[in-house]
Parts: sequence; C-alpha cells; structure tokens
Amino acid sequence: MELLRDVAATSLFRDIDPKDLTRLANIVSTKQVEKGQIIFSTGEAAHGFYSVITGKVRIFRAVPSGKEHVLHVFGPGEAFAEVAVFKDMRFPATAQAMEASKLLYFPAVEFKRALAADPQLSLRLLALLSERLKFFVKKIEDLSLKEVPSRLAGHFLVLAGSHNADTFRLDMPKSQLAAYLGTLPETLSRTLRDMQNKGLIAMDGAEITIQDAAALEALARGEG
Amino acid sequence: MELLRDVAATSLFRDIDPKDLTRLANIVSTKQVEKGQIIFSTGEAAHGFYSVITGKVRIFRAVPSGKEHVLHVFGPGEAFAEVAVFKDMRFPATAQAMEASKLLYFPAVEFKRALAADPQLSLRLLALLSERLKFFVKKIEDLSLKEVPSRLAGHFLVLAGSHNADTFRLDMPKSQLAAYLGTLPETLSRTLRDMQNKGLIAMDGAEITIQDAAALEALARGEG
DNA sequence: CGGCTGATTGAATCAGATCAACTGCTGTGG
DNA sequence: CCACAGCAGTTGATCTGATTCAATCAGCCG
Repeated sequence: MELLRDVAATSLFRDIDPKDLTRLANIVSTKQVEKGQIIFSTGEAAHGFYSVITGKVRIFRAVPSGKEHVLHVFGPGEAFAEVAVFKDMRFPATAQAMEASKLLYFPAVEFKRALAADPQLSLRLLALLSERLKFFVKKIEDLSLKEVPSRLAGHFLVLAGSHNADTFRLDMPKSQLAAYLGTLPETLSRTLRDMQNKGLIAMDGAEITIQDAAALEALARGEG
Repeated sequence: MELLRDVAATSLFRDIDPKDLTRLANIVSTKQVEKGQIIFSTGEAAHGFYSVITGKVRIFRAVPSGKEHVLHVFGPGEAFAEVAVFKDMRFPATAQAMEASKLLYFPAVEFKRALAADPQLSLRLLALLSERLKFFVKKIEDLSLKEVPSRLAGHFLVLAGSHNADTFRLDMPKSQLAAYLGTLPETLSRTLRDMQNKGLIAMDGAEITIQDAAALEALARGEG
C-alpha cells in the first residue's frame, strides 16, 4: 500500500517494528498543498502533526511589523510540529509550503496510542526532540553571540558537509536564507559580496563554491 | 527514605506510579555543589542528567570572546540536561551553580530502562522537551525580531505572572539577567532607567514594581 | 578601612537595519 | 516575438540600537 511506503519513508519511523508501521499507516491521511499555502498558523489549535513526502515546507515566526524568522526548512522524510502533540495543543509557529508538496498527517490522539504501545517509538521521538533542542541552542548562540558573517560561514560549512562537496546550490531563495539567518536580504547580499572579495567563496547565482574552508571555519567560530 | 522524597519533588515525576519512583530512587545519587562550581561543560561526554533539590543552576553557552548567553535558570524541582541522555551523549551547554546547591543525578542507562518500562514517564518527558522547544522558539523570536526593551518587558510580565503580583524581586543578578536577555549589563541598566522615566516600572535595587502593565504588554508585543 | 563585585553613567563607535533606487530575470499576454 | 509587469537580488546612503571602552559609584564583607 502506498501509504505504508510513505510512512516508512519518514525518518522518524526508520527501523520501527513493521507491525507499528501498519498501525500508523491506518491512522494517517495525506494532504496535498500548493506553493505558498499556509498549512497552519502560530497559536492555532493543533490536533496532529505532519511529515513531508515530497516538496518543501518552511516553519517560521512573524511579528506584526512584517519581519519573519525561519526556524526550519523541512524536506522529504522529515516530520514537523510533533511538539504540538504533547504541549498545550497549539502550534508554536507557522508552516508554509515553499513549493507544491505532499504531506502526511498524523492525528494526535491516535498517535499517542501508538506511542504507549511501542516504547521504542517514544525513544525515537525523544531523540528527535533532543536534536531539535540542540539545533535551537546553536541558533540562540548564533543570534546572541555571533555576527552575520559568522552565521553565514557556519551555514555554508553545514551545507558543504551535507552535500559532501565544496560546490552546492542554495536550497532556498536568498531572501529566505536571510530570514533563516536572522537578518535581511540587503545584509546577506553585502556579506556574500564581502566573502567573494576576500576569496572565501565563489558565487554564481544560487551556486556557491567554498574556496577557503579553513578561513570559513575560523569565521564560524567567531574569530572573524 | 530521603532520596525518594527528593525524587518525588522533581516536577518531571509528579503523579508517576510510586513503584517507578522507588525504582528511580534506587538509581539516583546526590551531588552537593558550591556557588560558582561548574557542573558540566559544553561538549563534555554525558552519562546522565540532573535535577535541582535546593539552590539554583544556570545553563549557558559561551564563546571564546567571553560573551555568554544564559539559556535557563533552574531552581528546586526542575530537571536539566535530559537532552544529553537521548542525543549523542554530549552536553550542549555549560551548567554552573549560582549558589550552593543540592542536586540529584540520574544515570542515563538506568534511566532509559525506567523509560522503557513506563510509557507514562516517556510521555511526561516528551511534554517537558516540547515545553523547552516552545520556550526556545520564543527566545529565538525575541532575539531576532525584537529589541531589548521589548524582551525586558516580556520578561517582567512573565515574572509578575509567576509571582502573581505586580511587585517582585529579580531572581538573579542584573548582569546575569542581561546575559539571559541576550544583551549587556550596560544596555540593561539604561533600559531600566528609561522604563522608570516613562513610568512603566518602579525599581529599588532588585525589586521591581510594574506600574503600567498595559504599556509593558504593548512593548512586549513589539509595538514600542 | 580598604578591596571586591555588581551596577550605573558617559562618550565613541559599529554592525546591521532602514529607506530608496536600480538591475536583471522570468513569465505572460498582446 | 516583443513589451512589460512583477519579483528577487543588488547597491548606495543614511540612521539607530546596541556594543565597546572607560570611569565612577554603591554596597558588602573580611
């Protein structure tokens, strides 16, 4: 069954007992969203969480003035908004499809039953939330203790690591990258120009090539 | 037994099956730390987590330049560093006693066994981590989208709420509060002066009185 | 009474935001 | 096939919140 395959493709459920996968497949539903569509908004009542089958989703917080901060960008295999299942049933941020996407939806009540039945699944989820926390700790450190060039350097090193190559394409528009790094497109643009001038990177549109990894690492550590 | 009472006093274990409490009491040990003592450091190997019986502990990240950001301040009944149990076994931040404190220590391996045995305990922990995530989301929003006066106003409202009174004492030195809000003592001092001048608060040493809650709320929302 | 720590104030500076203009690309419709 | 609307990105000029550097002050403890 196709649903079962999609559930199994969610990394949260990797290596989970096939019996539990089937149980999960019986409670999920699919949801197709188009580019730009809001999936849920900050503060909205939450009755379940999602995972991405195809496409890309951004999670962000916005303030009345219009400024936004992108907390995460999730792609295929990644779950999001699990938090809402356990805590006060409200989404803590807004989710929007960055392109046409196919999602899975897991209703909270049924999912909690699955959790109670399989302690292994709880441990997986605990590990996932722990990872998210660690990620946020880094974000907080970056925002409060480091400057934009430092954050950008760190981000490039992460991207290079995950692509396993010195050349890669940015996985989102530069305006979104700015909101992800806690700055504005103007500042990002200037920072990119500076990095090119200093020979740290080369850039052609959305394609970045790391030219001086050691210098980027020093910069990321805050020795800029 | 005294240990059992201390374990039961940890809010993470409120309403947990007494049988499991006993099991937990059998695996914990106590640790006495003096003021200023480092309990663990960022990146250090982690083999368990802690909770506070008496005293106060701050969790922070520091960069080489000497700047620090205080992520949490934990008091009696609160657990910390649970994250290290589930994810790659490293402490993601540094913990330091702000005063002489008595702690409980839960070894990870034994604790995981207790988790597997009691699904209820897993759910409690999931809820706790979810709460931490929500807290961090707010911190990230504050740091990237709001200014210092806005963050301080929000903090005062939280304190007033938890004390259920318009007058309260700061629970840490102002220098620490500054590091908690992502700024410096100088900036905090000036911001406090401005708030007094504008009649939003009154201050006498570490004692704060809220005088214009509505204005503080507007400020906290970012309408300042 | 020193001496330490935390807090406050002032002046100078800076990173980044803001405001505004312009470029270049892409897709659409005449 | 071209014209142009619309959006992402870049660049310049300016402004400002916050940091930095420096000095002083207040309280507390041995």
